[in-house]
Amino acid sequence: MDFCKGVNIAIVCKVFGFTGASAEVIKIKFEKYGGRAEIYSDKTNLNQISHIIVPSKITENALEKILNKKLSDLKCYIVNEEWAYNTIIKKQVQNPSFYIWSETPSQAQKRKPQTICQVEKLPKLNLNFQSTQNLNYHLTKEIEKLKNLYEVLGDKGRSITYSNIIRSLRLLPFKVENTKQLEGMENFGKKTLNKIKEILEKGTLERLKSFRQNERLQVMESLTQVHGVGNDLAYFLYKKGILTISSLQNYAIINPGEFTKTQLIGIELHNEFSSKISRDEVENISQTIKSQVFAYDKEAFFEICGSYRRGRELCGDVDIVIGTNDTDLLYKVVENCSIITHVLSLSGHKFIGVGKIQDLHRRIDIYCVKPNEFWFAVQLIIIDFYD
DNA sequence: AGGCCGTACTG
DNA sequence: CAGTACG
DNA sequence: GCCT
Repeated sequence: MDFCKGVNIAIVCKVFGFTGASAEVIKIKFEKYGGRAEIYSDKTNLNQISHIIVPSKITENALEKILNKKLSDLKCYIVNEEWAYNTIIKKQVQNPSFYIWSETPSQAQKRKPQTICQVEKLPKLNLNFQSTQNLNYHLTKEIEKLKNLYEVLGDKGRSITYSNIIRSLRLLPFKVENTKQLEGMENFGKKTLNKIKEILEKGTLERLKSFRQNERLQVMESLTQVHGVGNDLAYFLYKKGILTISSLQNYAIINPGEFTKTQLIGIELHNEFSSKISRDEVENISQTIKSQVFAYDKEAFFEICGSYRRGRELCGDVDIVIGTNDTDLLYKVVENCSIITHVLSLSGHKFIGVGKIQDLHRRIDIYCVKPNEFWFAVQLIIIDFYD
């Protein structure tokens, strides 16, 4: 399918609440459907661009500053991210004039925002994309271990680099058999290529083995499994001689004052959290929450995402996305939902917490977005981007 | 050398 | 603010 | 560990 053929977009992001991650998802989608896309930078040649995608909330002045150009001099369409979502969702390049900047900003301000896009008409996404089909699992699973260990060590740089490498490998349309195929690619330096070569030849990494023999690393890796325990605390605990999760649990019972509320919950319920959840149970939990949601907003959108949506038989947590205009909905649902037992953190648009419907406590995440962002949020949350 | 995904909550 | 989590 |  290449309905984006001939479309050449530049995405202005990291401003006005429009994140680089969202931009990158748009880029991937457009390229998948035969278009060209790039994140806007000063190297972008605007003469080759057919559509500039800008955050809905951007102002004319800000955009002129970013582009360093008068808008009236531009030859391309200026559209917002919604144009991009709809183009992808409807699998048809949308008429740019329905989207922002087909009018002046002052007109746009007067206009009711919902006229940008008729939410009711948004079709349900056809989730045929296999973001999980990873032709290079043989490489990514080893590099992932490396990444996790560096994360535990607090080496942010390396762990980010490895994340990038893993992402690139996952997106590759072919299986890597030879490091030559990767030469020159961004993020693949000499050392990485050597490591990949090693994996291709031996299946594992020597470096990984030496890490395995490092007691501190082993301990920290295990302790950071607990929700609320990062590498700082893990190191602190290690120095204190707390080497296992069960000794951490005992310690926390005696010294609860040394931990935050969130950490105490994580420590207490860790054993329950580490057991996987069946699809049936995910559905049951979700159903309870769903009826609560609809009690407040009959028009709300509701989808189970996460590993459930990726089709896994056993899920790590329950991941829900709600679309509504009610900014208090999430608070109300959390407050009144009978199965929710703990709140790890809560804001108007994100709940991280715990619920219980059968014998075990389960991790539940709920995201709450505006209806017109709903399907995009669903996509973003299942796409499993930096993981 | 010094940054590195972006966002948001907790304390 | 740092630490942690979430994708 | 990679990039500028």
